[in-house]
Amino acid sequence: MKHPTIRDVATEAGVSRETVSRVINKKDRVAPETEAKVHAAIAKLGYRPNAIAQSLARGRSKTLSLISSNLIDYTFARILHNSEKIARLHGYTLIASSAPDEETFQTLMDDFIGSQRAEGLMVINAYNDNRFKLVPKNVPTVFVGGWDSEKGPEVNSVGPDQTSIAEIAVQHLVDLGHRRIAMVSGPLSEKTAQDRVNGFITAMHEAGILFDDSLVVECDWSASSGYAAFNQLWEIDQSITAVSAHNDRMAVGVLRAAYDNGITVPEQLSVIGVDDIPLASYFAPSLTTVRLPDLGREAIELLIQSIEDTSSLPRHVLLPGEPIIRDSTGPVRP
Amino acid sequence: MKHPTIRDVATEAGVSRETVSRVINKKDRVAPETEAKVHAAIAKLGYRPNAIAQSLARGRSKTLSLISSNLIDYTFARILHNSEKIARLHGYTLIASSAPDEETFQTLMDDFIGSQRAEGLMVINAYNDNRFKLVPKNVPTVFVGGWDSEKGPEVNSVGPDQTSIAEIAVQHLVDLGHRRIAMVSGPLSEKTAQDRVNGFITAMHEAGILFDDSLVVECDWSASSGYAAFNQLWEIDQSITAVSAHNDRMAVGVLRAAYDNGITVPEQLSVIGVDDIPLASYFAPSLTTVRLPDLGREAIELLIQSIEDTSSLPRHVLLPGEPIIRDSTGPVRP
DNA sequence: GTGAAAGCGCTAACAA
DNA sequence: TTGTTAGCGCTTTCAC
Repeated sequence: MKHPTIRDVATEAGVSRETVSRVINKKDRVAPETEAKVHAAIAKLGYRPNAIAQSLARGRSKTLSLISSNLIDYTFARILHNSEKIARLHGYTLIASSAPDEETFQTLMDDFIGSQRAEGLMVINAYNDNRFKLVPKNVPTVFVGGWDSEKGPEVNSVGPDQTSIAEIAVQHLVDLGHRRIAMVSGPLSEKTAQDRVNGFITAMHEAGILFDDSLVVECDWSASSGYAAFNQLWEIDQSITAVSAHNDRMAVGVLRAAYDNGITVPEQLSVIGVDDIPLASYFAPSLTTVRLPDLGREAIELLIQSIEDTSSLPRHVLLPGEPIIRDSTGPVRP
Repeated sequence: MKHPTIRDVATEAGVSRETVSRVINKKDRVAPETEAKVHAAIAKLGYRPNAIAQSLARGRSKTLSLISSNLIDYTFARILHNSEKIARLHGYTLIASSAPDEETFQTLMDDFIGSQRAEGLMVINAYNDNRFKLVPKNVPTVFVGGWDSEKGPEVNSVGPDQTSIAEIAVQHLVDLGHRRIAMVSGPLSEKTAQDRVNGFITAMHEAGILFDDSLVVECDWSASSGYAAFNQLWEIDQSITAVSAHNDRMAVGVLRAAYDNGITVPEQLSVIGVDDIPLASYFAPSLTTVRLPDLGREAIELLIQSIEDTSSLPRHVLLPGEPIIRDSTGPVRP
């Protein structure tokens, strides 16, 4: 036969199937002999419980759904990788899907949450569009990568502490003597980009630096947009001595644009990024950056907690960044 | 009530639940009025079928399991991203997990295949260790990234055509006049690395180049290993004019090592990689490489086919690479 | 300590 | 066209 069922095991062992169930689930006490017989039967038949039947009978799928705009970008892939590992440790299965837009997001949510296949939801960058609005109230959820206290539903969230990141970057540049610092930001329609820009503005104010609006260029997180941004900046104002790019991809674009303009880094220009992408140390020059924390572990644990302890209140966790000093930043020239 | 069931809908609509089932599954014909009533009831109650109950009743989970050593590396993440999208298009759910070693792999397989949660299995780089041996005979499977006709079970496979990749790279270098070409390979214990090395040796032979064993350095795919490899090569033999690294990460390491040795690329040394990783064009100089094909789509389609058409025979698909010429390769100096 | 009975929510013959 | 009757494989009271 294809797959032996619990009945087959029961017959083989000469007990009832409930006893087999007990042995499998190790809950109630079973007589040692009986247990041995059952184990023998299980081994003989190569029996494995049918997970779907278990889920149905228990009313628990022990499954979580992760939805991200894509699963390729390093930051997202890292969250997925870590979450999946931790979820498994807790006996949960994580299903990851990509939803580039709100419509796909809605469909996926219906498919996983509406159909009760998943007990909880992890949404990455829910505030980049308006997908946070689509999440039903009573579903255990964690938002990863940002949370908007004014607009969002009251659910768990974990994200990088943008203030800490900004302070680290600004402090590093200021320590090197920089004052004219340009900012290359992500799309300001995205919460993450806004938060990061605000963090930087605040950090600059606190460092006593007069902040110049015209030194912020809005990009789209891509290297090519960073490249274009620097060219644009340089045309307007050649007094800048440092560029703070709000992710590493754009920073790399800036690096290349500087090179193409005959500007040496870090002698004439310092460049700092955010993320610490793989190979960051292999660009020329190697990229100084603010490494982002691992958000996956914390996120999955919050989510599981809010599933298993329904009385637990939503929490908002901000994890700090970490400075990674390499060769793309240096003291400002006299 | 929390989640309305098909019974609730039936009661609300004043029909039997089987009729509701028919409406949902659009199989049998249902009287238009009845259908309208049922739809009204569904809308009113906000009913969504319970996917787990459906799976159990149908005996089909419509779920696939993907197992990779990790989910972060670009090549793996790309396969996952594309597979997931295509799987969804076909009405399947893809569950991705990471298994760094054979033991974890075994556990995961038990968990998904043994428990009948997944109907098929996609294994990435099954030949890097011996996990291909652990896959049971009768499970629909596709191996992605390499297949060993001598050792492996007879299942579907899709991988890059290493011969094509090698030919593209070698041809490009030969066209530029290179003859002393070094190879920086992955661990030769891995099938992928072996295949790639063999492909290169063959391609060189065919191009009439005398191949020198001492010019192959075995690395571990990492940038730092590529860096070390070039230093080692250069110490032994300064007559080489080109390095063919068997992935981009190592190529980037070579680039950096060349720079640190005061060797200019491409004037004194040409470097070519394999993969076309993101930002490949932002290294200094931008990296010439052989772009790998998208393996995900083909893999998932083979897998689904072998599930739905049990009479279909295993197929082995090799997808060609594509040359991406950038600035790290140039004509050999006279 | 063990078994009987009921049911998780849905689908799938077979009748009507 | 619709309803009836059985399950899918497992868990879970509740008696014994």
